[in-house]
Amino acid sequence: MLDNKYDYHSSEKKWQDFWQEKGVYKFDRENQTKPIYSIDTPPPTVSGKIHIGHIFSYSQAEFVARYKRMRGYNVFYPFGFDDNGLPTELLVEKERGIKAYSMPREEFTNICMEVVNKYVDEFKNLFIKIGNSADWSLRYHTVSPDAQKTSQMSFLDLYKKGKVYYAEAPALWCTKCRTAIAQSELETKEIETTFNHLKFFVENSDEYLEIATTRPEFLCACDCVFVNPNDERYKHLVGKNVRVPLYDFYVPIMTDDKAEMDKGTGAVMCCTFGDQTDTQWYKKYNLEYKVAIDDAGRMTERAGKYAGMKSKEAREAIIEDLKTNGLLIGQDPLVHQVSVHERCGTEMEINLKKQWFIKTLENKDEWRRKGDEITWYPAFMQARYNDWVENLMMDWCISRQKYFGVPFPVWYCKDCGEIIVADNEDLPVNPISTNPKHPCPKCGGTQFVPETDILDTWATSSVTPQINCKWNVDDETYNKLMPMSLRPNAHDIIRTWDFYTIVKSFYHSGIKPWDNIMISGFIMASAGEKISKSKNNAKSDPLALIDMYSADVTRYWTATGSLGRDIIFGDEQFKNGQRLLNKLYNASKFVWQFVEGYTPKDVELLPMDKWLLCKFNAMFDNFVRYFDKYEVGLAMGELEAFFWNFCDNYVEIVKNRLYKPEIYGEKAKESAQFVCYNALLGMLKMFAIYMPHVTEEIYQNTFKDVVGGISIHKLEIAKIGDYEDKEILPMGDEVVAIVSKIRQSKSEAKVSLKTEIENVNIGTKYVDFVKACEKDITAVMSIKNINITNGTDVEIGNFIL
RNA sequence: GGGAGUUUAGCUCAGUUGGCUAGAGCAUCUGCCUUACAAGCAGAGGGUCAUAGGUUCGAGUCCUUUAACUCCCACCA
Repeated sequence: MLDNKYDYHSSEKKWQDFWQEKGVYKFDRENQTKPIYSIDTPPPTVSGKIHIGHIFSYSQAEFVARYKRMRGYNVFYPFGFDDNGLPTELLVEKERGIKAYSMPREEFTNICMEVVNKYVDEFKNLFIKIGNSADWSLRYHTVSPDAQKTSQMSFLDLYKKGKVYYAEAPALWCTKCRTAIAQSELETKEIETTFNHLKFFVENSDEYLEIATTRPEFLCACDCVFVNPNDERYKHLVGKNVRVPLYDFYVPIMTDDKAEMDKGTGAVMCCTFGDQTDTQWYKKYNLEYKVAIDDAGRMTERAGKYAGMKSKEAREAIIEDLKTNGLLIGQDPLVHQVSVHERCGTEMEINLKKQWFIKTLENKDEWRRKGDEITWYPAFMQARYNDWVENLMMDWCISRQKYFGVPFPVWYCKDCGEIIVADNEDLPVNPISTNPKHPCPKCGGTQFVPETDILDTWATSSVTPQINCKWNVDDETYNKLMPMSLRPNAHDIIRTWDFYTIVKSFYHSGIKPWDNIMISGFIMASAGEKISKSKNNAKSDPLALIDMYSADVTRYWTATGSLGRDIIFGDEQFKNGQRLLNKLYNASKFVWQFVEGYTPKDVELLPMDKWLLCKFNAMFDNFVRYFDKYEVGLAMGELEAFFWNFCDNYVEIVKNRLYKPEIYGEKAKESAQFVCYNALLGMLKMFAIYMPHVTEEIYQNTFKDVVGGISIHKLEIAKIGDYEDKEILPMGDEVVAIVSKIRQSKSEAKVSLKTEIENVNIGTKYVDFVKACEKDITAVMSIKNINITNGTDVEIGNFIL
C-alpha cells in the first residue's frame, strides 16, 4: 500500500541510504555474461561550489548509466574528483587568504589536502543527494597515490617514446599565477586600449618610420622592425637601422611576409615576446631574447627607469615620456580581443624558460583520425574538436611552477645536467624527498637537483581512462574495459579534457579512449551569460533546489531540452516536473488499488486495452531509439506524453470497468487489470531512470512483492508482450478523439462532465472498432443511447440536467 | 576573418528518414469539488514555422539567399 501523500524529503534520503547499503549500483567484476558498458565520468574540479550547470551535465550522463543498467549491461560507472593543480591552489589561497610561495611547500600542500577533503565530501554528498548512481567504490582522486602513479607512468611512457621533451622554448605565462600555462587554458577577453603611433628615426637621417603598437612597454625588448617585402613605401629603408624611441639603441629594418601592409602602418616592431608572431620571428631569424617583463609582471632592469613598475603602469609612464619627447605621433582608441588566463583573467605573456612539452603538433592527422573513430553526440560537436586540432599553435606545455599537484618523476644531474627519470616500480615518487637509485648514467655524478615543477592538472585528468581501467596495474581489467564506452562532458572542455585524453591514449596504446562521446550544453543565467562558480552568479544553488523541489524534480529538469544545446535557467520549468512527480504517485496509487493481489494471466483483451499496449510498445521503440543516440530528454518526452495519455484518456475510459465488474463484467475488468498492471510497471521502470526516488518508493510498496528483486533499479525495462499492431493505433486514437469531442461539448455547455447525455450519433471510419468500444464510451461520457455509423461527424444530443 | 549552432504561440521549448488540421508546459480566458490527484480535471483563444527563392504530388523538415542572436577558433601592428 502506498501512503496517501508522498513526502520526498524523507523518501529520498531513505532510498539513497538503501541503495548504498545494498550496493544496488555496483559494477559486477565477476560477471562474465552481461556486456560491459563503461563510462569515463568527468572528475569535477575541486575549486569551489558545484553549481546547477554541473548537476545538469552530470545528470545527463547519469541517465545513460541507469538506462544501460536497465537494458542488461554491467555498467562500470566510476566517479572521480580532480583535486590537484592550479585550480585547487587558487581555491586554497582564496579561502585561507594565503600565498603558496610565502610558505614551505610541504606546509602548503598539507593545507591543500585539508581544504580538498572538505570540498570533496561536500561534492560527494551533493551527488548522492541528487540520486547519482555512480559506484562509489570506484571513486578516484587525481591527487591520490594511485592516480599520481598512473600520471607519472604516463609521463615516463611518453618520455621513453620521445613524445615529451624538456626545452627552452617560448611558453605562455600567467604573471598572476606565476606559472607557464597551455594554449588550451586561454580565453579571450575584449579590452579597450590605444594604438600608439611612434617615431622610429632612421639612423643618420631625419626620416622616421611610423610604427603603431598597443604595447610600448616592450620597446626595451625590441629586436628589429619588419615590413612586408612588397611594401613600396618602405623598400628604400630595408637594411637600414632605426633608433628605438626613449631607449636610443638601434635595430635593423627587415622584411617578412608576416608583416601585413594594411595592418597598422605596415611596419611592425618585433619584441621578445610581445605576441605569438614574435616567437615565430625569434626562431626564424635567431633573434636575441630580451626580457622586458619578469615572472610577476613587473618591468625588468632592461626597462631602465621603469624597472619595477607593473607593465601597465610602465605603459602609461612610457606614453607620457614619448609625448614629452615628441616621439608620439598620435593615439587611436582600440577595442580588441586579448588572450587571458581562464582561471584568473590575467592577460597572458610569453616568456622563455625550460619547460616540459608533450608533442601535439606533429600528429595532427592522427588526432583528427581518432576523432573520426569516435562517435560524437551530437555530431556537430566534432567540428569544435577538429577546429581545435587544426588551430593548434604550440606543443602542450605540461610543467607548472606550482606546488600542489603531481610531481615530475625527474631529477637533473648536478654535474652534467643529464635528465634522470624514476623507474616505473618506484612510482609514485616525489623527487624532492627522494633521490634516484643510480648514479648519473652519463657522468657518474651522485648529486641531483629535483624537478620542483608539478604537472599540469590536465596531464593527470587526461589519463582518467587509464586510472579507471588500471593501465599497467591490471592488464586483464585494462583490456576488458578499454576503450571505454562513453565519455560525457560539457562542450567547454572538448579542447582540454577530450583532446588531451585522445593524445595520451594514442601515445600509450595506439587506440581511441572511448567509442562514444556525449556533449552536453551549458546552463545560462540569461542569454549569453554563463552560470559559473568563479564568477559567482549562480542564481540557484543545487541544494536549495533539491530541498524545494526534490531531487527527482531537479533531475527531471536536467532532462528537458536536447543534447548539446545551452538552456536558460528558469525555475518555472520545475513546475512541470512537480506536476509529473505528483501525477506519477497519484496514478500509481489509484491504479494499484485495482491490481493489488492481481497476478497477470492470459486474457482476451478488449480493443482499447490492446490499443494501449500497442501504444506502449511503439513508445518503447521511440524511447530506445532516442536513448541510443543519448537524447535523454527526447526519450523522456516520449515516455511522458504516453504517461499523460494513459492517465487522462485510458484510465478514465476503463475506470468504470474496474470499479463495477458487476455491470461491465469480470472479463472486462481482468482485461483492464492486465493492462494497468503491465503498463504501470513498464512506465515506472522507465521513469526510474529519471526519477529514481519516487519510483522506488512506489515499487517497494506495490510491485515488489509480486515482481521481486531488491530494487526497481535492478530490473530491466522491456516491451509488454508482443503487442505490435500498428493498425490499431489510429483506431484507439479515434476513440480518444470522440471522447474528447463529447467532453468539449460538455465544457462549452458549462455542465459537469458527469452530466448524462440522451443521445449521441457518431460517424467514424472505424465503425467496427468504435462499436467494440461502445460500452467504454457510454460509460465514461454517461451516454444513454449511442449510434455508430460510417462517417466523420459526432452529433451530441440533449443533456439530462 | 574561419567554423558551428539557433530563429516554431506572449514565455520556455518539442517536432525522427519530407506525409492528414504544426504540438507540450507555463501564462491568459471559460467551466467542472468527477468514488487517484483542486498542488487536480475538462475546454478555449493564441502561430504567414526569421526572410526571399528553389526542389517535390506534398516542405517546419531538403537546397540556395538574406538577416538577427549565441558559441568556438583566429587576429591582438
